[in-house]
Amino acid sequence: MRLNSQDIHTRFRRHAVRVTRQRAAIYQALAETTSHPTANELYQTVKRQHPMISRNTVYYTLGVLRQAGLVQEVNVGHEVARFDGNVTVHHHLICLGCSQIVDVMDEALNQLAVSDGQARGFRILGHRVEFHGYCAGCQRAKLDAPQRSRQEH
Amino acid sequence: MRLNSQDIHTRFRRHAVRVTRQRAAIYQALAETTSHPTANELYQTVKRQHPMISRNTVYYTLGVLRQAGLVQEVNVGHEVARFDGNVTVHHHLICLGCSQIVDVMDEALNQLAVSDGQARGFRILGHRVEFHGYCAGCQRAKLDAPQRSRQEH
DNA sequence: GTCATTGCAAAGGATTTGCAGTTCC
DNA sequence: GGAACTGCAAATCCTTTGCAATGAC
Repeated sequence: MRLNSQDIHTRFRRHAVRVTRQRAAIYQALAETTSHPTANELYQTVKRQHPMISRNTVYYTLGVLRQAGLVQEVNVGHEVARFDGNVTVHHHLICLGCSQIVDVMDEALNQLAVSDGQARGFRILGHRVEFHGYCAGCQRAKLDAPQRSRQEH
Repeated sequence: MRLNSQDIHTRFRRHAVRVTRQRAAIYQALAETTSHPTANELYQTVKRQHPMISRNTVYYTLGVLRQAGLVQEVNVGHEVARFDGNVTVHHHLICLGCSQIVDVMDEALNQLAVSDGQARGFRILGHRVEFHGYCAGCQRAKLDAPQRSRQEH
């Protein structure tokens, strides 16, 4: 989603986040994609507009935005952290072939609960569902080269 | 679950894993606990029996056991890798206070599926559900010291 | 005997920390 | 003006890699 700087300013203020050019650029980059980029990918993107920006600022900013609730962190296995500008409740499809992450918006999944018998006294605040499989492209690739072994974790 | 060395031997052979004392000790340590230890915790535990063992061996072995399907890796956010000797299909409760991980065995959760409309051509092989909340102990601790701010990720 | 496994040391990679200078409010 | 943010460099932590010696089958 394309945001103008006014939108960003308003959002940041509403979440009590100080506005700086670097932050706006990082948030903008995240809002414009659905690809769940890593901190480093965001750094590379933002560097085109702000050649002087440091990785540290990207990490620091992502931390600030996350705590403010403007950004979500998505973790797949132990790969590097990936970020999501979509902060509505949703879940993910993860491709075991190419590691792409696709958003799943499904009200039924949002309603999941643990049975009392299994809850062990926990007070549950939220949950997260990941589906693992192969995307259309990787299924085709597998048919073309079915002999290659694959490591799934 | 307590396993004798005969059990371990049999299991390893069935999964085509070479038997060594170190491997047996690592697997034993994992089978005996439900606490989802990290590689380093396993290293510390096993070192009591095998003072000469190296961290590398623990990592390498966990990789071998994982690929053989004898061990599962559980990832919570970006914390370090944690391992689970329970390889049946199940899900997890995660405490945001003390980071403990508790197994959830629930047939309904095992049956989840993505609606066709959301599947985007993926062929789904499995899924994983994490519930996030506070365990009984951490709920009490929060009542005792409610002023302390908490960072949740 | 052969090849996988082990242990040691060093490298790698993502993220965090310390700190001085700068910027936002 | 003061606190928060930025950029740079160095540190930290988990995990992987290279390699020679050892051990399983």
